[in-house]
Amino acid sequence: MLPNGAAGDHPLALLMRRWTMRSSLSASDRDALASLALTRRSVQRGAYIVHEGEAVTHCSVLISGFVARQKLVNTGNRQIVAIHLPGELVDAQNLLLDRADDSVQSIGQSEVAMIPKSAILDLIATRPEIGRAIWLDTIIDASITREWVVNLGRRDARARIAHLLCELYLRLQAIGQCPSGQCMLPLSQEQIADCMGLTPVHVNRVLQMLRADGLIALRAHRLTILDWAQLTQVGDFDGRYLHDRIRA
Amino acid sequence: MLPNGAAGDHPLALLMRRWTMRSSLSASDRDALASLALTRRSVQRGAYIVHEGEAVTHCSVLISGFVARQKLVNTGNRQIVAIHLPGELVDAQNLLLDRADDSVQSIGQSEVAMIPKSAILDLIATRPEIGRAIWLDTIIDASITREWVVNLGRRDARARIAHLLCELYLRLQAIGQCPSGQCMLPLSQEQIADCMGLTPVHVNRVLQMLRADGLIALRAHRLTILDWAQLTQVGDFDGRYLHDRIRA
DNA sequence: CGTTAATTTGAGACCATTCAATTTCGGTGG
DNA sequence: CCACCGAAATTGAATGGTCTCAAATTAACG
Repeated sequence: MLPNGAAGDHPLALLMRRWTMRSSLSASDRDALASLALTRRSVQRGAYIVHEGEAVTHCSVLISGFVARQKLVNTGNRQIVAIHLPGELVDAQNLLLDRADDSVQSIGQSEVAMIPKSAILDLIATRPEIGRAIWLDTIIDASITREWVVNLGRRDARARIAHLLCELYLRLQAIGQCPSGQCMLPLSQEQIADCMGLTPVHVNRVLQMLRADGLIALRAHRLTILDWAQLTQVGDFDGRYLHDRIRA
Repeated sequence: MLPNGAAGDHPLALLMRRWTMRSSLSASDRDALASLALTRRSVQRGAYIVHEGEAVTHCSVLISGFVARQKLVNTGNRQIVAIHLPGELVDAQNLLLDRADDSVQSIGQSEVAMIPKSAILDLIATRPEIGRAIWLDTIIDASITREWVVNLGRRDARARIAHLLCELYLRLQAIGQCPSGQCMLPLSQEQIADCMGLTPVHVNRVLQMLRADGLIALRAHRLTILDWAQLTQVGDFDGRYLHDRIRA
């Protein structure tokens, strides 16, 4: 089995598969994408791909692994604002912005394909469908971020964590990383806490509740959903906000 | 003085001014925008402009007033995910999505210009700069939403509210609605609570603290910043995430 | 000037935090 | 193969920020 789901031969295979299923990409567009000059880079666990405030010259597509977009507050605490999975652009918004307004950090080991912004912008100029695909990606990312706002603002810890697990499970399923109802979930409890605005201690207690209630199994970075119906109910989860980031 | 800042003659004047200052719009693009067929609509306080889950055929530009984008959770509570000010597209993401994933409700009375999605998409097809401008708007909206995630996740009530007031003050200033250091802020304490994931009762207590500390005056929907330096410090506020939504 | 919405106040309960200390886990070297 | 190590997970007890539920007061509006 493939570790980390580096599916397909081409580094951008997952990205192109997603865009193609959305039916917004011709074969010729695919060829153009496939011949983009890109730098493949292996990123160590905890290493940064983008630094907040820095000028950005490249955009990165995640090939394998998990990465977190995050910001720091003045108390030194961290808030994760997005989790990105393989096949996603980790900083699409930087295409049109000069400076990164958040940092991107690798969770565990990961691989990215770095593409110069200018190369993508040139491609878009002649192939509007590719620009449209990236734009739609930024729109779906924004939809997910808004659901996180709802999560953080109006759901308690139990619902928040259940909701996050539902979301990641569906998004992993969409890229074929949930064989037999299980998926790898390399997030530590501290990282879950930084996603959901909680402390690691409380995340630990809530996860124990979810396990005790028979909703999930989570051990050694392996998540199993034991009762999807109840988990979605606890998390007040309705996956429509994911748009095309669902279903294989 | 103009009520609600309906500046300029054309309904889209504020929008075009913003895009022009960003220097991404030619005079010919402006003319094309100005001759768009649009329906001007007056919206009563509390009325809905977009309903979550519904098919969307038009996009709306806010001409005057304030509107809130929001979602409901299963407890019946509301979370506001964005506040839109005059000159902004209130549902740009619906251009590329079939169904609205949040509702848009008017705060106080407002006016919008409704434009058929097809008209905008046609315009974009021949004038990529306009598509680029809308795309950049969605990107900046997403940046603001991410900052809200940080606010909700990692700041206490006092910092959250201070931060929100700083943001709205700068955004109002950018559209010339802060003569002499004051601005209209038609949000009720309950709506501030729904923005920041708090209860109206607690918002009330925090606002009293901010007033007692001499940071703000807020009465009758009129906000005055008394100590910008301290307010930004309390709110851990750095306006760079607003990108071009700042400065007049 | 009456009616309704919005703001304000108080007291008690609760969810999540803080601060430690302990245990388990995954990886490494002897 | 086992001892060791740092990181992650787990547990406990006390604190605290925010909520809940009323009730009272003030402001907005026709």
